[in-house]
Amino acid sequence: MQKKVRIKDIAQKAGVSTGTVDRVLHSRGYVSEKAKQKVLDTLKEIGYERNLLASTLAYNRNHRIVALLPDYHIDPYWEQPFTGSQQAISALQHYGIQVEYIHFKLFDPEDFVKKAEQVLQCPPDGLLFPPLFLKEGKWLIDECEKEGIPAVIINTQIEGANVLSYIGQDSYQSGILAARLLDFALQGTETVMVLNLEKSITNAIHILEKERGFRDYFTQHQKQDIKVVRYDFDNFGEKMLLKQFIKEQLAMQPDLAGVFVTNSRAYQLVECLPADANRQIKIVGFDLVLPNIHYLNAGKINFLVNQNSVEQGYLGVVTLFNYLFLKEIPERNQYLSLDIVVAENVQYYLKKQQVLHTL
Amino acid sequence: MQKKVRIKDIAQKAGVSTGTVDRVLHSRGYVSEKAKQKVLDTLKEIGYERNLLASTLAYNRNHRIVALLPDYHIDPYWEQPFTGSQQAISALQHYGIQVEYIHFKLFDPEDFVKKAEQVLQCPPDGLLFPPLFLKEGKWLIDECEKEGIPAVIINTQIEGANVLSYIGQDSYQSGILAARLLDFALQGTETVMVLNLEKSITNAIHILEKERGFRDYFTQHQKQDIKVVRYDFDNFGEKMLLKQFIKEQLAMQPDLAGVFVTNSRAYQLVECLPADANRQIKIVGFDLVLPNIHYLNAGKINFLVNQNSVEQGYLGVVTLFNYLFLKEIPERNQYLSLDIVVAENVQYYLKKQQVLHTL
DNA sequence: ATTCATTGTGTGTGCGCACACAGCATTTTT
DNA sequence: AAAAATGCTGTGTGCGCACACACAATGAAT
Repeated sequence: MQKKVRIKDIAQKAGVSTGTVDRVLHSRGYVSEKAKQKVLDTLKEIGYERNLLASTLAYNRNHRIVALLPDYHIDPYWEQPFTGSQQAISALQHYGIQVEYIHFKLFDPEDFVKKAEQVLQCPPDGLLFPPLFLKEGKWLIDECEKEGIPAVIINTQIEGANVLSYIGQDSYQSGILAARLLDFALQGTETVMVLNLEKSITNAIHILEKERGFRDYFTQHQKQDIKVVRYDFDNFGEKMLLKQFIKEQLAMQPDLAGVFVTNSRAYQLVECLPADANRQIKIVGFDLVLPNIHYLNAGKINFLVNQNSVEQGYLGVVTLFNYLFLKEIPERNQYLSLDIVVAENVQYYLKKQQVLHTL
Repeated sequence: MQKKVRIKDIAQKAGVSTGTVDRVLHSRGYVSEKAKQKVLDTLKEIGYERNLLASTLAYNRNHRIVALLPDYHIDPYWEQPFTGSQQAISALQHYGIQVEYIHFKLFDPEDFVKKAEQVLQCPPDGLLFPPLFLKEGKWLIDECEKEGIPAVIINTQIEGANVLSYIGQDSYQSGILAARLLDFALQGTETVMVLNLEKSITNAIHILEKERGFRDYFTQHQKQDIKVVRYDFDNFGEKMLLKQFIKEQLAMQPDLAGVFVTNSRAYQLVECLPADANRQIKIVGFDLVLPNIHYLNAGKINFLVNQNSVEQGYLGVVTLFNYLFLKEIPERNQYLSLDIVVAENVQYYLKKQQVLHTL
């Protein structure tokens, strides 16, 4: 059992005072070249490692992080990053980190900008948000850079954006995976559909990337006989309209064998599918939101890809903490795992969402 | 930004000294009923929460945990819990927790007992081990109970054993999942094999549980036409013998469509399969050890079920820490998720094994 | 009344670190 | 030459807590 090396030990061994060691460690200056060398030598010799607890205690500082997230009353999906960030807080609160939430209206770029400006009025030490709207997202990233606020973006990746880190899925790869999963159920010569239940697709790169991966899978595996069609429908809030829309598509694609719903709204498709159609049509969707899980267990959704949105919130806060506190530069892109969820293993992922990290 | 409540604040508000508050908080006695009530009231009123950092610093205690694990030079699988525990240490070292490793020979119950006795000679504050051998495992659990050493078992669940917690997979459920995965590739009326490449099966309940789950899946889904056969082979170290054995089985089961390898040795099956047979035979195995991953990417293994053995080590240490340090009673069974791993998502799980938890 | 155990209470110290400040030795300026 | 500025160094204090200790106050026993 080797005792921990303290600043005091270093000082003693180097024949200087603790103050001098401290000045060397923090590069505060006011140290003679000779003393500095002695300290650095002994540091190398017996390998000091600072006590994070004592250090934190003595620093006695608070870091304020703002999480700018969509209001999760509109879409249950957004409760997950929120939950994750909360879990991170409970693990980090002792270290003097506090998170403030500001919610904006989903599908409403103007509200996003309004809330963002509100944040910028009183600049936090770190900012966490999903750049759902391409233009407005880029704007906020630029603003953060100007103000020197470290920003972490989640959910939607923006190539070339100068942020501290992106945390989320690799959209392209998730499209490939979705194709792989549908492929399990295909016979060889059918039609599959990419269904975007989303508003203003062209502004949402991550959705387009999913489609690209999905198509590439079939190309790369020489499955040219599989026909891939794509449909966008943005008025998914109106159940009757969606029902009507799906009915039309089914008529147009008689040998439709599978549907890839590119976001967490696979349950809406299920609810609007004619009762007799569900048996033949395989469905792959995203995310463990409650209605999806329900249909997964009922056998109406075949696969869900879990993009770990809870962990996005968690890691987002932890990343900012590590940066602000330990001065640790995170990886530029932190891709979270794409879990394949079926009825036989869904229980574990649900549990994880509640517990996640014990520490 | 609400300031943190300190003991001092409580003391002031209650009109007593910090010492008295301290005595109340730790139930040390020597406090008059009147003072105690005053303190408890103010505690309730302004909600004190102890500062974990300062508390840890002041306690100035060390907890010694021993991890009794199989030597991972014999089987690469056991490197994973080891890695996990290491990650936990690096996150917890500041809190004064130290882990000592003792390795025993896999497949050697006597060596296990020998090393266990060595551990008991100098009882640690917590013990972590996989009870691979039923009899000897139970013995060690009893010894720990006698000595009052909190024990956490991983990998192999022992029903009714009086330990702090079990961390690992739900073996039965993993058998069900394996069956589900093979079923994706089956046509309807074939033979599937449960292959145990393991020594002394009867002593390894978790392997038997996997088989039970596997069989139950086909029963529950009315797939009576699927024939399930089981073979045990314990001399898997000898490649020639295994090759011979497999050749015989293939001859006996001409319409064999899938094999479920119940542990991390699926790669050994692949290496001993005749070159022409691999195309028709689907393989489901366990664990992300390197040779398995290689064959997964090469398309020779169809699915791997990841039982998060890295996380077993991690959670094992964290659980003991939480218990020793925060006096937190863990759940009796902590089942880790069963991840479905295919070539299209394997990369993420590999990465996780290296990074795991940032904090 | 004096001793003594017993119950209660406040103060003081240290955990390891960050940082302020005072003190001394040089050098630079007037 | 004296005064001021500067470079370098050690000591001291506080972060919030746990725990040791000294010191009342109270009552019981001598």
